[in-house]
Amino acid sequence: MLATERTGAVGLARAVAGRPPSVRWVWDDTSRRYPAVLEAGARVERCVDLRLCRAILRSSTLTAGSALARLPRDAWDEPPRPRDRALDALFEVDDARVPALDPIEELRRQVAATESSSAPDRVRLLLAAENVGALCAVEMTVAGVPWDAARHDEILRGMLGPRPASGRPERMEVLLREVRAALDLPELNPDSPVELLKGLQSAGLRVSTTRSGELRRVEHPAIAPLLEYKRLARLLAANGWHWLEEWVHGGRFHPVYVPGGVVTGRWASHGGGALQLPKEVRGAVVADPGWKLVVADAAQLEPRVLAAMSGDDGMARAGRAQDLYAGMVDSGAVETRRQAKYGMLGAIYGGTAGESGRMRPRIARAFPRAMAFGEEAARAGERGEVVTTWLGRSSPPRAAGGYDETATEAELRRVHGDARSWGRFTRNFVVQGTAAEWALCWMGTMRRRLWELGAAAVGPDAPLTERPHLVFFLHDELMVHTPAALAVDVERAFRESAAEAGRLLFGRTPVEFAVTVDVVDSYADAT
DNA sequence: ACCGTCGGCGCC
DNA sequence: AAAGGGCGCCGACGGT
Repeated sequence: MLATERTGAVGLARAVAGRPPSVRWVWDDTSRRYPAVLEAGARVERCVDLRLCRAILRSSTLTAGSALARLPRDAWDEPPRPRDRALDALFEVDDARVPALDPIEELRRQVAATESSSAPDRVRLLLAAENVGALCAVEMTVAGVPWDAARHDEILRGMLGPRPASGRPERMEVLLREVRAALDLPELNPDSPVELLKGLQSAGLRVSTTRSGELRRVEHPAIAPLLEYKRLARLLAANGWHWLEEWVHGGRFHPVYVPGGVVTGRWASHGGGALQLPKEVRGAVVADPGWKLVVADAAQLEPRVLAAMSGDDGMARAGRAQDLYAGMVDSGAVETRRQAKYGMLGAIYGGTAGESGRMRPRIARAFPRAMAFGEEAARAGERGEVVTTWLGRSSPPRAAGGYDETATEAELRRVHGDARSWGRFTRNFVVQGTAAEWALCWMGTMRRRLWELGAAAVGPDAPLTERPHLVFFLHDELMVHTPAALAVDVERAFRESAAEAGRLLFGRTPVEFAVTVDVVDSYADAT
């Protein structure tokens, strides 16, 4: 079914409710269409998000020969208009007044591009994963992460002292007095990096920045209280009482996810820094009474993905262990888990310094195909070529109009950086991007299994938030909020879905995709 | 008052 | 301790 430009939110919700669940809905933008459907109590099982699929098909090397790839840029290539409900309501923004796009024409183009692809099965899977991910993103935003505001307040008071009416919290004031005394600068404002750097230098400290990493290497009585001050200042600014009031309502944190928001295919997020929740505040994520949080983490996902892509059987064998790095030690390639971990950084990120650089020759000897795969992606990038993930998401071209006035700072840095730096980007792109594809397949499989579990155990007509449901996603980690009695079923679903994701991407592969699963009351108790 | 950039740092 | 890819967000700051 087609959600046309003129289908209003209410009409769409009614139409979805009136059709069988197996219908695949085709629309321009899941983040615009789906919230109203969910709020009306309906659910979409499958969809096509034309904008997300266009972005993939437009630049994939697997569909480079298609008519779609040669089409001049048009409105389907534009980023979504920012959603501003207040303004929409004020001006009665009506989608009928948005410049007309023909979804049927676009769908035909996309199907043609997919079917004429050099690897249609992979592209079909990639689009299916991206589409189900878009549904999950909206469902997780609407459901929200269960958040105990009182517990969050306790954490803040424990670290900072009581919330001040104005000015700095007590604990920060004490530390600041120590810093000022140690530097003999009674007026120092440590929140200004420029002033702080000058102050440190005037006191004889040989530092060139105020980064904590650099400060830690200096011996001076001001350093310890300053580092602690910076840690608390960061917590207060990023996840303090102000954050709590702005982002947590009705016992739920509702971050907005942006599928495909990162060039590699990872998700980005808007609002509240959902993908950067510091460990300190995770204790405030607490299951409802009678419910549990099931937290699952794909163990060493990127090395396993690299092993599967490159066909490195030795690394696949090392991954038989629940802990791949421990498996690398057992194989005799390296002596310690730390050496294994940092050695892998060389293959995945291109590190050359420190332990990563020292371990590199040994990793290359023990796991030659994995290392060669990363090297080839890096060389391709250095030559200015585009690289492509396992399922078909391609990297942006290095220059050649690859950016415009909307380019982000990060894009500009990449474009203007040297060839080696671009090579590190493409080396990482294929692994990070394929890991993101695995994660979407894992998530999509979980979504279906959770829905079936809920239908059987809670009731076929139970609303989403009364069933076990996804509430949080962090690149290689998923969280489910579930009635306690079903936690063990959720755990099994997590493990089986991980295996299923591996089969979907790689078919028969010796690589095992291990996940760690914890059933907890609080996120802080997950490993 | 507002806007863009920067330094710094949280997460994977 | 950090090394190396990807992000978002904060306050400070300098400009209008």
